Amino acid sequence: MSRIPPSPRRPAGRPRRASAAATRPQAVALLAKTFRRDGYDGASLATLSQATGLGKSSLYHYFPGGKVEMAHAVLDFSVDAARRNVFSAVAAPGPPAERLRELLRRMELFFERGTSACILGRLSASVDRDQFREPLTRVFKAQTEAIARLLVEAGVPRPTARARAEDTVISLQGALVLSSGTGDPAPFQRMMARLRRDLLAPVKRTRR
Amino acid sequence: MSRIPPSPRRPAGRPRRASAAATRPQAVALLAKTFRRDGYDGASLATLSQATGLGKSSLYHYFPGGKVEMAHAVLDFSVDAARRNVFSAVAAPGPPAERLRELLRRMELFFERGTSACILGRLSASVDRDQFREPLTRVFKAQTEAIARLLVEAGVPRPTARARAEDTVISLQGALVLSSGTGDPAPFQRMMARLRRDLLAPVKRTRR
DNA sequence: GTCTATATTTTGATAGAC
DNA sequence: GTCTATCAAAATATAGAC
Repeated sequence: MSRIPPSPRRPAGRPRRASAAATRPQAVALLAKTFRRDGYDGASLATLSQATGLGKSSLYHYFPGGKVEMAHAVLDFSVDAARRNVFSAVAAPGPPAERLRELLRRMELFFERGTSACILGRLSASVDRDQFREPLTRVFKAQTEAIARLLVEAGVPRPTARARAEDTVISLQGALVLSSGTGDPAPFQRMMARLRRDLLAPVKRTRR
Repeated sequence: MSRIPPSPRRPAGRPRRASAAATRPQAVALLAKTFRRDGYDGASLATLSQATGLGKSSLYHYFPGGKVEMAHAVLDFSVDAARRNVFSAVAAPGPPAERLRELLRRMELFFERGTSACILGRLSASVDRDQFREPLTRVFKAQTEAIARLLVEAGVPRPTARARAEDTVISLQGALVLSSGTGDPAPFQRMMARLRRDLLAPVKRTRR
């Protein structure tokens, strides 16, 4: 009697093997993609192995600390990528208003117009988030300060700039939550449009 | 010879047994707390069993569909709790501006001033989020519409009200992400203060 | 460095006594 | 309804050949 082996549970739309990593940096990039999609708790070593095309032993060769070390490497990698590809617009030459427009444009591309999640949000939601608390705190703060700096340059008073900058980081994370949960990138896109409209709005006089 | 059994790995600060559920609704409330803290992927049956004081078999008696059914029950329960304890302020008697103030006050309490997470965000970040996509979409939309309704009543033009309402839902989720990831409730509290200040701000004339 | 194979623990889930 | 005992599968991780 031939038994039909039960097909392994593989979520639809997840490629068995995206490609194969030949170097550690390549592996980190593929791990990043997987952690962003599945979250830290949701990504298993089997998933990560498939995504990188590396056997588990190879993964442990590159990351002796296992999953936690992989996530830390991914976090470093992603933060660096965001700095180079997005936040570099802050210190670019040109008028502040144009740099802000460019920053927002790159942000939108970085998150694939709302179809990709953010590793910061995923790690923040993990049950082991204490493992990542320090870098997360540092990165959220750095992003806020970078945006605030640009707003100040563009003429926004410093306290307002600080508030709007934190609001931008918060809105980014929140919009990605909604777009991830609903499977609809529209909330992210509308949020980006709102930022473009409001970030440089003149400051209202305080009531007296 | 007496053997010393190895103590099971239990994350610090997680109570072995919060209390004991005698009824299904009580169980759901305790499950909700656990899913909010650990996320869907991060909460194991062992965790959920400890949190409710029920054995796994009892859990399966109440929730034959296992973890997914538990999460759906928790989602229903939490949405109902939010409706009764928070959003009921929208339809209360009194001037709209006061109702809005009350809505925000209750929101802040509901999330324990930023020390508690939201089940919507946690499920949105889960690897099995497709399981919850429809209710999540429905709930995010309902929340947005409720807030928009109140803003319109308070005199905000409908398109602006809609945008500000979605921005409120997004900011709520985003602030909870930051507060969860950094372990610091301050971002949530500052965000709430910003909402109080800005939600009823006069609409800027569009440039022409 | 990568593989196959395996060890060990934990997972989600069930059986069956009470 | 709840428990103890148990299952098969999947989890993280390691051993050792090549």
